[in-house]
Amino acid sequence: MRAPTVDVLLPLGLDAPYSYLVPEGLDLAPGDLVQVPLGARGAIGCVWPSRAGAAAPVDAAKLKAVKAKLAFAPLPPDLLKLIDWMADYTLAPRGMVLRMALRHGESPGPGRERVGVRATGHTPARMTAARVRLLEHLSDGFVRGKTEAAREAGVSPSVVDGLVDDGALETVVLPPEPAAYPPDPGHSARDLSAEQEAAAQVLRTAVTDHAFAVFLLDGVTGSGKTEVYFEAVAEAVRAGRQALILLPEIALTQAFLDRFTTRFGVRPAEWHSGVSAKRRAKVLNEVASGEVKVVAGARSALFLPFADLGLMVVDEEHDPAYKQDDGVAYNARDMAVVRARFASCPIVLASATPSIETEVNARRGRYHRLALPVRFGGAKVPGLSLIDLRKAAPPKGRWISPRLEAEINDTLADHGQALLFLNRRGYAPLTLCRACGHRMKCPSCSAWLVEHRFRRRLTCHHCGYQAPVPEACPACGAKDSLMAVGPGVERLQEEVETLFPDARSLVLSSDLLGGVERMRAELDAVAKGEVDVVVGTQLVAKGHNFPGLALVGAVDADLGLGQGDPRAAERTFQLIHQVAGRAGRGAAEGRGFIQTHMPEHPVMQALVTGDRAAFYDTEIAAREEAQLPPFGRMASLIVSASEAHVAEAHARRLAAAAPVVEGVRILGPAEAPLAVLRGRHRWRLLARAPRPFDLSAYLRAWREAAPRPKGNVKVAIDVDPQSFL
DNA sequence: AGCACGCCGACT
DNA sequence: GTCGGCGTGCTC
Repeated sequence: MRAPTVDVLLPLGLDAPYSYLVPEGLDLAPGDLVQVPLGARGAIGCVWPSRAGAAAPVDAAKLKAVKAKLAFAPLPPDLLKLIDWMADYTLAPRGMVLRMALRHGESPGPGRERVGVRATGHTPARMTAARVRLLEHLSDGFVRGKTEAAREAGVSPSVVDGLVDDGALETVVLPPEPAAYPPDPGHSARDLSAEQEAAAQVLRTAVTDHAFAVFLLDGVTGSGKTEVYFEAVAEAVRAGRQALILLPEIALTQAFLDRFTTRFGVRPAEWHSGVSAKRRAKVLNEVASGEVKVVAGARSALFLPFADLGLMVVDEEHDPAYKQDDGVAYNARDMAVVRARFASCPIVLASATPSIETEVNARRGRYHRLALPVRFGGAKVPGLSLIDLRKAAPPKGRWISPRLEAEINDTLADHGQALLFLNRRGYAPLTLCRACGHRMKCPSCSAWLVEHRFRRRLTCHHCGYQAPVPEACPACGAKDSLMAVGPGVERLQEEVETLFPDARSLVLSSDLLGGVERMRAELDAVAKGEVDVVVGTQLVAKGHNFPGLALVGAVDADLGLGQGDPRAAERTFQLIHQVAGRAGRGAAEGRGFIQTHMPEHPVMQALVTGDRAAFYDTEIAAREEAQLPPFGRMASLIVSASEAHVAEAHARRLAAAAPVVEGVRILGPAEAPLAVLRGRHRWRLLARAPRPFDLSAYLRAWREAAPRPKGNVKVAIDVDPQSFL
């Protein structure tokens, strides 16, 4: 008889699991995490379901035995299925997908135990003022944490230790502090409008049914989407199940946590890059045990080992932050839908401006639409007007048109706040030499260096390269000849200070000095009305509540449009709509102004008329006409190498090796939009296929038939890329 | 992903 | 002469 073996998937660039011998008496099931020997060292792996007809068994002499089963919670079956599915779909090695699910917890074991103290009733031999205070504080006989007791009594922790040694206090092992306290579904059910209640009821029923279903929760900013999906979360908690709320990272703000706390009495467990490794380990453990009921997290929370997932929510489902481009290329929104299917639970996609893909799914009836037509609580949708920059341009070197300037003045006179939106970080996107025309460029990317005047540096937004602003032109040596071209938020603020000298202004962008702390403080100051004019990048579009905001100005709404990328129109619509929605959330009536050179553009027309349906109609028709996603399928292949001709040559050989299949078109190769990135030259191929087509299988066959990348050539495959260009 | 093995340039 | 660069291949 052959010795029993298991398949173990390792979190490495391997597509297939390895086989290991199972030691006598060790009981292993799929999902279990195990320590296994690997080469000279060991590795942690996950016991994988064995698939019929898998690869030929390895040479028995090679087999090593599993070292140990780890005490960590096993990965649940729906997560194993998700990993397999994602690897097949994205063509990423299975092990690298597993890696995303294992990377989080540094040491998912139990943390340090907490020690508490309690009065024993014994009087210590020696008394001091501090000891009296501490004993007084503990005289009720209750247990308190050691540090907590010292802090509350106003004594140092050594006083506690002294009294323990004297026998006046005894130590007690406290139960570990939970990663999150259980949310109370009945804490404060808010009054819902009739529409909200109707939508909430549909979702509650779906949660109770515990079956896979996709909902598009569709409503303008302020229509109360969050309150509606909170009701579904409450229902999941009532049923004893877990809920996952995915948010674009930046939207996981205080404002969201406050709303959650208002509704459920406690904060949700948070999961994002800002959470410490230790805390993440704790959350992970308790998510696996089922103790943590609700997680609010960024896209990586998708891989948490939920014990009993009863509901998923993807808030702002259209947000491009859900797309991961490096490593395994995937869209967390789409993968969330897949996981919901495997977990047999409903999933809610929420947005005021759904992605075209989601909108099409809703129109076809594959997703169930729940529409919330009006703003909740009577707040007004801001009236939007276009400012035609061709007719009334700002003076040279300025970006605020006379009309917008006048409107801001009116707003300030009424003691209202104004927000100017410009999706460009830094001072100026381009620096050039007046004498010779030399443009300051990144040494390792095909991109201009952006001046950041606060830091007095030129930086590359693609690779992070930084250099001080030179005194003289590096090309011709002319002194003081460098000139800033174009606006960034820092430069716009300078203009605000010139135009409105009495207004208090503030720049909000992701590279604000001082990190998250400072950002929180600044947002708070804005909310309290301590700032008159906010100048911000897209960061201001997300989830913040500025009750005093009366005017929103989109300074350059055309950014990104007109370069032929069909996704740009959608993105512009979503961004401007979202930014405009910041105004008028409080008592004040909101107004929005959009500066544009193309007021007749369908995006601009859709924004001012508020005719969202018409915009989607045109966009969807255009996509269908061109057979672009979601009407056709698409993948991009980026060939990169440190030498341009090497990348190009391989891209050409790759194109030549593409299997000929009816309906599949290969476009390119052509230089990728960012032709050089971090010193690597990039060429791109696009594969387009009709809608019902197994594009992943095609790409696998292609990769099989293609020449092996030699040297430092890399081929990165992206199924469903963000860019259609 | 690590890590070892292996074959070509500049140094104690 | 050797130290060490990173290209290539392997890990059950």
